[in-house]
Amino acid sequence: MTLPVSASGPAPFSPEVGALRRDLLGWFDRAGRDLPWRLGDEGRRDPYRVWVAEILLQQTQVARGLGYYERFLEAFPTVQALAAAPQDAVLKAWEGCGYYARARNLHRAAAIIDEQGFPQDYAGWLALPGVGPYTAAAVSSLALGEPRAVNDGNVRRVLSRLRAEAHPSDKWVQEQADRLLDPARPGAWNEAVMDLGATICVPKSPACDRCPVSAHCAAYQLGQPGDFPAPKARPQAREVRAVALLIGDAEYAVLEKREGSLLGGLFGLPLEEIGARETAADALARLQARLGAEVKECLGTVQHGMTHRRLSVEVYRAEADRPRQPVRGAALSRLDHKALDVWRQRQAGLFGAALDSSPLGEA
DNA sequence: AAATCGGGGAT
DNA sequence: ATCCCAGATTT
Repeated sequence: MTLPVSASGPAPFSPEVGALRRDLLGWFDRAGRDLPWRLGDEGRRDPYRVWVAEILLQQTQVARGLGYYERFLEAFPTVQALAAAPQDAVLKAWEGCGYYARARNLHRAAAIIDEQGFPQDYAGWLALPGVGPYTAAAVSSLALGEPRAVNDGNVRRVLSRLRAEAHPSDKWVQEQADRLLDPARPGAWNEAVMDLGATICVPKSPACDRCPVSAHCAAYQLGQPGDFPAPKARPQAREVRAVALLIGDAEYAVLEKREGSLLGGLFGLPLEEIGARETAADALARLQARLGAEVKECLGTVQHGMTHRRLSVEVYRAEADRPRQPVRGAALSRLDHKALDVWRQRQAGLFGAALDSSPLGEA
């Protein structure tokens, strides 16, 4: 097994790095977060629990991931249980969490692990679907004690400030992280840097007065820690319009399994995007032809934002001689739940109107 | 290197 | 409204 330290030789002795390690790990031992995937001894954590947590937490804040984590582990307590489950059940347990390729890859990897056992080093983890450099470093350091430095959003921000580097490249961050990693406690060091970034060295208004390593921080000495790193330019969200059909009701409806990278594997209302030079009626006609449906009234419009697109969907009630399925058992995106809410609100409105006009409503 | 892939929290 | 979140994969 080849490690980054052996490839470039041991790092030269640096008193500054030693003091930084001591100060941050001392703080971590005192104030580190108590999280449900941190069961077991340091460097020997349960690989299944760590792996699931690392996948779940990709681009997902810890506070929000906690609930999903509990639900997912209850549904699939072991990698064998996960491997044996149908994909629909895995996506149902992932429902609402977003980035559903994570769940599909987790399921694929579970089958490999069920057959071959858990990988025993960084390279083995990296070879699994859905496992990139960050996750391989996290699992191999936390569960195997391997000296691999993680590079995530927290690490990038913390190191950018420590070195006052406003535009840290991914390569630069990894080099700095490799250099600072405490080879005696790699798992704890990785957890410590991420805890610092998540609770003290936060993006806006960092709490430098409570920071255990402010004495080592170049950005702090400059007096402008909040200026590091510089914000990343993000592409503007694309405007998308679509039409969808509700055939049935909020409990039993005609659902289609979505394919492709966007919400792939999830179920949802039959939907057609309105092309650039189209009207809603054009897309509706395609939907009507595809399903053999009779389109009725428009129930309302749903707005849904998804980082890289801004979605506006007109929901129509329709009738068709097609099998409906129970909505409760299927994994749906937030978008489709919003569409079903439109139906529910309309039903509530009609019920209220009926009460108002009913002779019994006065009683 | 840049785009894509969800959804929500914090400000 | 903007930026970000224990990133990975595809283009």
